[in-house]
Amino acid sequence: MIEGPFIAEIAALIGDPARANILLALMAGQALTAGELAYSARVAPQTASAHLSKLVRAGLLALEKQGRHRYFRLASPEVAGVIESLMAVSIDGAPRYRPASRCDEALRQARTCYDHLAGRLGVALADTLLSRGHIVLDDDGGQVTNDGARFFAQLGVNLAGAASQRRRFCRPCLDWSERRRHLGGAVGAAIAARCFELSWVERVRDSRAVAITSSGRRGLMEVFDLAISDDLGIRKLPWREQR
Amino acid sequence: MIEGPFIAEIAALIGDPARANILLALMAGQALTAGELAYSARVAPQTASAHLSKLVRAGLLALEKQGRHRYFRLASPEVAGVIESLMAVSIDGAPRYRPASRCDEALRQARTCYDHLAGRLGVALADTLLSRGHIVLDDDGGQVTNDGARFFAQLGVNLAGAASQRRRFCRPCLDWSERRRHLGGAVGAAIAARCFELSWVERVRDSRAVAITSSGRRGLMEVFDLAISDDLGIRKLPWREQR
DNA sequence: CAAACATTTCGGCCGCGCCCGAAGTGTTTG
DNA sequence: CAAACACTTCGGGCGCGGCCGAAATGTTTG
Repeated sequence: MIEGPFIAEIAALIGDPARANILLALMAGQALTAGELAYSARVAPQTASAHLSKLVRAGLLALEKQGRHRYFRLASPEVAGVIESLMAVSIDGAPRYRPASRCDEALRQARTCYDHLAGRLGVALADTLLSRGHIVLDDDGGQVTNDGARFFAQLGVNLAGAASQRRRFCRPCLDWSERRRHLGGAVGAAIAARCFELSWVERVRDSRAVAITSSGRRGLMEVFDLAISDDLGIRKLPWREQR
Repeated sequence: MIEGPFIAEIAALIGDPARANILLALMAGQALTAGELAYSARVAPQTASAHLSKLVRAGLLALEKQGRHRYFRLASPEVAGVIESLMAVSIDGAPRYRPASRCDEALRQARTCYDHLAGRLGVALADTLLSRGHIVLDDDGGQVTNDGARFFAQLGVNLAGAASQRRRFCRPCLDWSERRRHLGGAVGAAIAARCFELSWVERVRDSRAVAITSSGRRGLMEVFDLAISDDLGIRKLPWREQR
């Protein structure tokens, strides 16, 4: 058995709680400094430093030095894929006690999943796009329809840029909190990027959660028919005139 | 950070060499007994027993008792997906010394990847299907063409059964040894099943490798234009008459 | 150049968890 | 019913690896 030790090595790296927290923090898609990651992982800076050097050496993280800071990010989408698949099995695999917290609730509402939007917001966006026929999703992946391409162009989503990447273009991604699909892949990333650009959503410090701004509420209402209510629910409005 | 400990728990389970070997052995898709798994993992039966009970409790393995034997298999395709994504990063992530062995060579030639064929054989099959236009693969997944459906029907591959499963129908799967794509998903599994049914390939004991039988050589030659040579190479013959 | 800050290196403590020998439970065979 | 077999449970040895205090390295600021 030649491969066992190899995957065990990688899995063991992810298998430490502190390192798992570091990797999850980086699932937000941004590069973070060693100090920030130490804080996320709730360990002392020296401890985080040791973890980080292991993760870099193993090729899970990429390192960029900038002055007296050292920025870390996930080394590749493949690494994000491992974390994602681990989340999938750790959810349905073991139903267990988990106290609901405010932070938890914020993550459930809207968060980034590596580089695209997830949570109730991500699922609602995908639902709208599906029901309007802008995208089609099957078990194997998905496609943007011609209608959808026009819609995205009008919204300012850079589909051409997304298409030129080597990564998967359009991909359904299972949402651990909603247990429903949202939109991942290069298209999902492009949509998320455009939402940040428009300031519809903003990152929340020290978290993968994102906050929906007031202009975001307006925009999501107008463009996606989504009503974001104060009790953190998101629901789709009845079908209106095609715009 | 709520999810860290959960994924860490799963990853730590996979992160032990003995358990990783057990999981990889089960990637062959068959259920195996505790004893066989102890042998695969190169640990004493008591040790394997402890590992197995942990893996079952965590929901990674499913257990079926049968007389004085206890059969274990991967609990779900999601679990296989984790292992697969780990293989992907442990390959390109860390180029390292690995002595080439005979067993290694057999795996590179032809093996099962959970429930479909991989290795040079898997890649060659996918190549032929692609070049003939029986399937199309893009980054997001793939489709069986009408032509392909007819071809599979004639070969006796149970496409209807494959389509009715909830799992992904057609999926490109990165081959760690060839570093090229082969065919996974329900279609890949159906093809592999048919190859076993026809006795074109046979499982090799205590390994994920599969052996190509002499009737397999004839069949693969006639149906897929593949020439399997003694030095373990597989190459596609020049295009011939469509049959 | 000194002080503040970010990060790493060193050293030692401590505990978790892997491992196997021995013994126990349950099942099939003669 | 005893013997062989598959597997598990128990108990103790032992090493790896995470953790943090202290100190070193490197970088920016005044």
